Amino acid sequence: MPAGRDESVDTIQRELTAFARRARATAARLHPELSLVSYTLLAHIDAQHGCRATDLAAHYLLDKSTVSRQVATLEKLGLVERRPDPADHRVQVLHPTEAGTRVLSATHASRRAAYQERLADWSTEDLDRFAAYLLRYNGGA
Amino acid sequence: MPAGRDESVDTIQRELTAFARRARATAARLHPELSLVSYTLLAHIDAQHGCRATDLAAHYLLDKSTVSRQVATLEKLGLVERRPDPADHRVQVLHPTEAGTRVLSATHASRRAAYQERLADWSTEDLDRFAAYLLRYNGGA
DNA sequence: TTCTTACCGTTGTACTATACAACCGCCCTC
DNA sequence: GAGGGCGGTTGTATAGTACAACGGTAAGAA
Repeated sequence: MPAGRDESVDTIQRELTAFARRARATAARLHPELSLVSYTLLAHIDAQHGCRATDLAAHYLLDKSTVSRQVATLEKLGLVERRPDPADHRVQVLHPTEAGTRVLSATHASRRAAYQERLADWSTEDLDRFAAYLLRYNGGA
Repeated sequence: MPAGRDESVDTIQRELTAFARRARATAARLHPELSLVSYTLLAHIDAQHGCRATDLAAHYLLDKSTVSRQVATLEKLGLVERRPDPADHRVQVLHPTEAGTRVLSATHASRRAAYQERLADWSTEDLDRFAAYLLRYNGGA
């Protein structure tokens, strides 16, 4: 039963939004030790093998002051460290500490387990296509 | 190029999370007059043709106190009204006011336009499948 | 070279969203 | 009619965020 184009777009809009509204609470339940915000920032720093605060702000559409404070918190928790950029003294390159890497991988594991379970009865083909659609939607491809 | 099962699950997890982290800012840019929070609550009230605060809390995994304050704000803005439930005097049934309906449809229109544009080059079949996957993921079907 | 403009990050301030706990009042069952 | 459960509000505390003003560095123009 294929739906009309407009109907599909509305569904996409509605379901993505509903997901977004629940994400914070879901994350809090999944891994109380690392908030959704901290998790995403730390994960991005890790995935990029070091990045600048400005990059985080651009990626997540956040104000630089917000990122500055978040990074300060992560540093206070001992999860990231700042390294001066010898090529540009304005810049601090952020890297996960050893503890940061550890916490991140634990968090990632619990998230992954939750997603695995939730998607347990999906076929491999459906998972593959769903992932591709999300990538396409987010403009990552 | 089909990806492995684990890889797909990781992609889904990552992309959904990235979307969620940007949703607030996107909404603020799209319709500054109605925050993402107010929009989702009002939309749910409207879609259900009236609902209780408890239903909103359950749907969005929010504390009832949070919903209580949000509803109070919406009421102060003249966007929702509370109607006593004759069958149960504990309950207040929430309904959009005429102004609420107006604001909601304006907001919905700008969101819809943004999504339409973003999804403009998707085939109807892809939209239909993506919508179906999201519904399935969110457990709505 | 100096001047100007742009960029990176921090800090002051304010506001919104949220949770948890304690409470009030109504409902229902025994 | 007493006790436990549910719907909702209020007190309190905290996190996340934005905007604006600032200090310091970089890079190109005059």
